[in-house]
Amino acid sequence: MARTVLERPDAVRALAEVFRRHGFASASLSVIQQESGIGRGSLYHFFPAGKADMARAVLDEVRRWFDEHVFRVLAEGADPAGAVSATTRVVEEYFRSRERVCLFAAVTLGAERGPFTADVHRYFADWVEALAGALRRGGVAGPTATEEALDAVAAIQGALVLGRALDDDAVPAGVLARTDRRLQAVLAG
Amino acid sequence: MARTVLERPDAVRALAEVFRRHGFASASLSVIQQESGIGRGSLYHFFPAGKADMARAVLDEVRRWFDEHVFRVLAEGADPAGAVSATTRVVEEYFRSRERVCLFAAVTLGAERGPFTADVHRYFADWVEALAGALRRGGVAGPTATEEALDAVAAIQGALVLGRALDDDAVPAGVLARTDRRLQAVLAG
DNA sequence: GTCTATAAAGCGATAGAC
DNA sequence: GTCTATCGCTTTATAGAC
Repeated sequence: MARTVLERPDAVRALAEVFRRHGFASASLSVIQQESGIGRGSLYHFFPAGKADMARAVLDEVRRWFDEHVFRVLAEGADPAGAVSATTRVVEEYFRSRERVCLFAAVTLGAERGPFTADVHRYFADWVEALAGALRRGGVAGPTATEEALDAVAAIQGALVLGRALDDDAVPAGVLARTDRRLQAVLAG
Repeated sequence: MARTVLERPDAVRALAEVFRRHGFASASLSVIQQESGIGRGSLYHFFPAGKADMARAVLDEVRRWFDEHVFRVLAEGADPAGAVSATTRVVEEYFRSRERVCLFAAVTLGAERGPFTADVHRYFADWVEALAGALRRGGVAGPTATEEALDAVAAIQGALVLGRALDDDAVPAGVLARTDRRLQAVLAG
């Protein structure tokens, strides 16, 4: 049997899936090895510091994705209303195809909090600020923009919780659609 | 030194605190023993099936609290608008004094999902239905009531995520205050 | 009902061959 | 770069004295 030679990005993607299914603490190395199909040797070759290293790599990857597909779009779009709609849609798609789990939210619970506190803070603060910025550029007053952005990001995160709890993709889809509608209404003044 | 003789409810309360701080998977028996101040012998005396038993007891206790202070109030209040405001306020207080952690939401992540799927589903479904019912009794149309209830519960859960991530109690307080305001507006027609 | 000691299993991490 | 065997430690759970 031809043995597979791996690239690190492939490993990170596989690890992300495992962590989303099991959470960080419950994903033991045996579980990671089995479900990712990556042997122990390769795992420690790519992530010399072990499990913490893997978690860090996965969170970095998620962060990069949001930078590119959400935060930057919100910050740069010439059309704020369009950017808000587009990012809401793409975020819904993202989480639907990823077990409805936000790993940055997951890491606010349990023992892994410590090492990642700053990253988690930055992720959510940047998200809220990017969205608030788009609203302001769309003519929304500063304080209102911040409140609406906080409410929208909270709605998205809460939608994921409800989607998992009720095991129903329609719930997050609905909450996100209404969140977009609400933001559009705010933008329309 | 006089040794302390424990009642089971005290143990459950102490365990809840530990689980909120560490999450279920990361709360090892040594951690539980140390932080709860309850010895291994007592722990296994009260919870013969071990850690799973402890988690179950804690979730049952949370469930009972919400039944009494939230679901029943929403279902019985002669004044729906007042019941909605009162429960929103009491929920904010509840989570503020409990590390901003909803253990039912925590259990939608990681390996503990399995044994509690049905309980988690029931908890959130009952919450949404109790709130939707109050809205309907306040004159809100059925489909709108359900949507608004879903959005409100999602907002609350998301607010907890943001509160932990940003380490700022003002965020959940603000989100919940605006959630109540919005529900009152819906009720006012 | 509480304590301590300990068993059995699983953990993360490492070594060394290939 | 990947594999397997293994180390040392921690885990959950139990036993038995008090």
